[in-house]
Order: sequence, then structure tokens, then C-alpha cells
Amino acid sequence: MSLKHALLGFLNYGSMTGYELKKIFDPSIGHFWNAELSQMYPTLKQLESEGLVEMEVEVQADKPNRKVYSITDDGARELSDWLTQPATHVQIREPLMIKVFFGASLPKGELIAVLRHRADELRQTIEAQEQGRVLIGKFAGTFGLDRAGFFWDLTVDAGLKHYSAGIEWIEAAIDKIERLDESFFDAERSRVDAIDVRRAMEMLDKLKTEMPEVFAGLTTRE
Amino acid sequence: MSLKHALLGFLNYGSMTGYELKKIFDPSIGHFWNAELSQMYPTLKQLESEGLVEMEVEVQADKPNRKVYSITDDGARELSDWLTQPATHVQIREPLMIKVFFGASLPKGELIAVLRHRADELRQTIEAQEQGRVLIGKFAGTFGLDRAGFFWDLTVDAGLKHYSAGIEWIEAAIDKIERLDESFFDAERSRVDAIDVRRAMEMLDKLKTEMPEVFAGLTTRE
DNA sequence: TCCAACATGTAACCGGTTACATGATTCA
DNA sequence: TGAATCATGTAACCGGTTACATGTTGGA
Repeated sequence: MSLKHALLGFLNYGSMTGYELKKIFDPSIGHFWNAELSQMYPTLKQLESEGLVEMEVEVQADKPNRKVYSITDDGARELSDWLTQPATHVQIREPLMIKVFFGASLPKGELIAVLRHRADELRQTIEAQEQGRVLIGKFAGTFGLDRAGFFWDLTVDAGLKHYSAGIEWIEAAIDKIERLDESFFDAERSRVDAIDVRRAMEMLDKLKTEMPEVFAGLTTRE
Repeated sequence: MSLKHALLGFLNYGSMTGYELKKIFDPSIGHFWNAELSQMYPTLKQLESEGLVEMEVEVQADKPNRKVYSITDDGARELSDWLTQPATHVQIREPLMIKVFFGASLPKGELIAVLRHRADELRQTIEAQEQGRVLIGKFAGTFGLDRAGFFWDLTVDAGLKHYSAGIEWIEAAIDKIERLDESFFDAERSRVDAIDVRRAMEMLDKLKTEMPEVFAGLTTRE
């Protein structure tokens, strides 16, 4: 579970409470890993029971007590072990792609609208990220966190690259779609390309036996 | 839930069983939406109870009976409604980015190794996708599914673009990291950049009040 | 006066994964 | 003979989301 290690990573910078973790978490790695407080608290408890962090109650007269978590030696070891292992990756899930895949089932204009909408969202995200970068610089600089700042920046780069690639793809896709004839689409919304499933299955099987390498490649989970 | 609509999308092509859905699902949209049979069966049942699909048992003497699902008019309506709505998107979760973010906590060489490993994986994925594209062409062409084939292809484009962007970013990142001095990293694996969390929090708050627009942008969930 | 911030949680739910179960047929 | 394919599921688990609960302090 990556959340555990993200928390360890932050606690490796210094001891803090769940509440503070949330506050530092969101603006820094929130763009590629979200976590709610309601998930953090039990996760911290779990880390404690595993001996990877320690907790100390800080009594406060005026405000509720704080539970300050610190990383242990075991925790630091676990963190660097995890960091050096190859990264796993989560199954990609893209509802937009499902819509595009079944694009023939909706009118041309509507499909393009859906794509444009997503492109707009992506542009907004990019703008937000770029503004955020300013903040990152200020924040990291103020604390002499040059090292942390450098890597922070790299992850923002990744995000920006990812989003721009998305926009480029959408623009190219819209272009291709616009060149299609209206008849290509299923204007009356009846069955599109009704297929004989049995025959299709036979065909798939045939391809599978005839060119197994290709099929193996195709089904390889990314 | 996108799975429901993906199933409706396929059933809109023709009636089939859960087992067949799985077989057509994997090679076509498996690269951006995975689903196990153990999830499909109950989902189909749910769709049936919602009146979006109908089921007919096809008795087979030699093999187990088949439950053939067909889309209903309500189902077709639900599908095209869903298709025309703007796509939601799933929170991005990138364990690799967490590793990069805490990159200062591991030796330079190890961080680069992690990145290279991921780049290799991406290259393999791209190769598989490109081979798969051949299959797609054959399969779609055979059935006169030109329309379906066209959109299928678009989604493959998206995947390829996404993966190449990933590789490009990794290569640039490795480049930047390689230019860093060894001292930039935390060779002895002690605390990196220990920070005074309270002061950091104060600073964050100050930035938040001084330049709220930037912060708003930053925390906007993508 | 009312809302935001501080600070901690619990509980229900939900989508998805993994493991397990069953039992026939066909092909290497 | 034993693995793969056909064909259907159930059950436990897991990470994450949403909703709810509690009680204080300080500022608009």
C-alpha cells in the first residue's frame, strides 16, 4: 500500500500529527495520490502497531490533544526498502476512453463535445499546476528544502507532460472525427454494427491460434 | 459506474454471455479498463434487476447452460445518455511519483534504477499495443466493423501517446538527476531535510492567505 | 451569530481483486 | 493423463470514499 509509505516519507521529514500530514499531503502529492483524513487516521494506527511509527500524545489545554507521530528506525528502513523497489502501478481506468470506444453509438457532435469538455478540464488543471509551481518554489525555498523542492518539481513536470499529452491526443482525435461523415455515426441510436457474436468469437479464437504472439502482447496487463 | 456502461456498450453490438463479454472486453478495452469475470457476473445481474438488460437461459446438452444477455430499450437509452454526459475521471494514483517525490531519501543510483525499470516496462507496453493494433485491424476489418475499428484505434492512440509521454518524462528526469551531485542525496539514509513542522505549517498558512488564488489552484482536485 | 479551523475519529458503503468451487469436454 | 476451454458463480478481503459525530476557539 503506497499510502503507508507516503506517510512514512513525510514523517521522515519530521514528526507531526495526522491533521498536519493531511495539510502537507494535499498540496504536495495530492495531484497523484489523494487520501482523506478518515483514511489517514486508521493507517497511522496500523503503522504504529507495526512499529514503523511512534505516537506521543501532546496535551493541549485549549484545543483538543494532538497525537504526534514520529518515524522509528524500523520505519525509516521500511521506507528506504520500499523506495528502492520497482514501482507497482495501478490499473488505468479511463471512463473517457470507454466513451470514445463506443463513440459510434452517439452523434458526432456529442462525442466531440465530450472530448472538448475534457480538454478544457485538462487546460484548467495545467494552469492550476503551473500556478502551484510558484507556490512550491516559495515554500521549498523558504525552508532550504532545495532537495525536496527539486523532486517536487519533477513530479509536477510529470503531471504537466501527462496532461498536455492528453490535450494533444484529444485535439488530434477531434480532427479525425470531424473529417468523418455523419453517416458513420449512429444517428437514430439503434443497434450499431450488430454482430454475430458466435462468429466473432470464432474469429478471435482463430486469430489467437494463428498469431499467438500478437494476442499475448495484446492481453498483457499493462 | 463505468463497468455497467461498458457492458451495455458491448451488448449494444449484440447479445452475449458473461463469459463472452469477458473475452471481447479484455483485448478491446482491457488496456484502460480491467474487469474480472467474478465482477461481471454480479454486475450483469444488477443490470438485469434494473431492467437495462434481459437474460435468457440457453440450455446446452453437452456444456453448461449459457445465460445470454441482451440490452433492452431502457438499457440502450441509459447507454446513450451516459455516453453524452461529460466523462468523470478517476483519481490518479502513481506510486512511482511517490518514489520520485521522496527521491532525496534514496541513493542516486537506486532512484535512477527505479526510473529505468519503469521506462522499460513502458517500452514493452508500447510494443505490445502496437502489435495489438495489427490484430485490431484484422478483427474489425473481418466483420465490417469499420466504425468500431476506427474508435478502437483512437483509444490505442491515446494509450501510446500516454506511454511515450511517460518515457520522455523519465528520460528527462534521469538526465536532470544524473547532473546532481551525490551529496544532494541522503547517502547515509538519516533524516533528510528535517523540518520544523510547526513553522512549515505557519508558512503554508501565510502563503494561503497571501496568495489564495494560487493555493486554490493547487488544491483543486484534478 | 455563525462559520472556519483545530483535531480526532467511526461506520457504512462501494468497486475491484483474489481465491476458491464445480463439473463437463476437448486436445496435446 | 492432464491441461485448457467452456460456463457459472460465491466469499473474503482491501483500499478508498462519503457521511456522520464531537467539541473547542477565534475571527468576520
